[in-house]
Amino acid sequence: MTKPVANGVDAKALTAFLERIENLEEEKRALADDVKSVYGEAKATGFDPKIIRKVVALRRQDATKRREEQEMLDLYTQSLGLFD
Amino acid sequence: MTKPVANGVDAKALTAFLERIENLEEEKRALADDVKSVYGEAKATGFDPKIIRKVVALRRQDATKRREEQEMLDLYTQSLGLFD
Amino acid sequence: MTKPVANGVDAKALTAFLERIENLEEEKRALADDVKSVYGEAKATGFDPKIIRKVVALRRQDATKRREEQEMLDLYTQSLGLFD
Amino acid sequence: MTKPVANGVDAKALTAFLERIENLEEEKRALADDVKSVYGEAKATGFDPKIIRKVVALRRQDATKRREEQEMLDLYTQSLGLFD
DNA sequence: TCAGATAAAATCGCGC
DNA sequence: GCGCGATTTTATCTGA
Repeated sequence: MTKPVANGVDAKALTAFLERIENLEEEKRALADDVKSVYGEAKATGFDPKIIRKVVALRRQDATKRREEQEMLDLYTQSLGLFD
Repeated sequence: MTKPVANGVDAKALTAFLERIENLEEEKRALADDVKSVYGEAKATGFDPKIIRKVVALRRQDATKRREEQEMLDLYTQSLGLFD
Repeated sequence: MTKPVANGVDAKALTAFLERIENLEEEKRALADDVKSVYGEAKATGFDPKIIRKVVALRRQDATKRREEQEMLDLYTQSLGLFD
Repeated sequence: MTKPVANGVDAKALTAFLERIENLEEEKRALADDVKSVYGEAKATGFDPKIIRKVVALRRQDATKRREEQEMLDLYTQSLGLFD
């Protein structure tokens, strides 16, 4: 039976947090590998990975830009709300 | 029915690859958010996130080291197998 | 007269590099302060700094997007060049 | 002649602020490039950039610490001055 | 194997 | 003081 609380730190709780974090990061790593695989497949199919990366980047930028423009509008709305 | 192959690029296949990649990256983002949440919980429980990050980094280094040593062993095993 | 090369490291050259780097970073910090001042001025003039930040971000995104699209075109041109 | 004030926002003043900010940030970017160049030089001279970064970080910490201690002293001086 | 580019992590600083 | 966003630094990866 290990001491539940030693040196003022709850080792059990700490370990639980560590494991949750590490599991999540392991899953992330697995997904990153999957992404790499897809690029590999695309390349094998004749696509230039470099170009695909650019397309992905552009589409992400579009999404980001759209979101920012929406936030912009919200800010204006909010500001105008001051006169209500 | 859109042209399956236009300008020498198979738009359908390309789109499929793009979507697979983007879905995977979305999942990665979701996991990253989860990790952040766990750090938030840990902080609320009284742990210092900064220290937890250090611990995670240390354990990851250990794990990496162990993995590399294992790969080393595998290489040796493999090499020795050549003489079987 | 300090030794120009001790322990295999050229302390004089190292120091020179350090100072160049530190001077440049000091200049960066000064510019960052200037930026902050401008936001302060803008706020004092009645502008919402938050909105200005968004506008700056959007304009930067535009520039980035344009650049990326150009790189995209270059990539295609390059790819097509393979058939030359 | 464009309207100086439309929709309640002074477009001219806004533009002026935007340009000041963007110019400053452009200068920052230029300095960042310079820093990168110096690291490149250092590397070409045989120094490990990674180590140089560590040294720079350490010296910055020292400087910060020294500054804080000075502020501490100033506070004391100031406090003592109250009794003058 | 290394340089350059890309993406991830950590740190910093601001505004709320 | 805390979360959040931006910046900076570290690590990974790809291509030469």
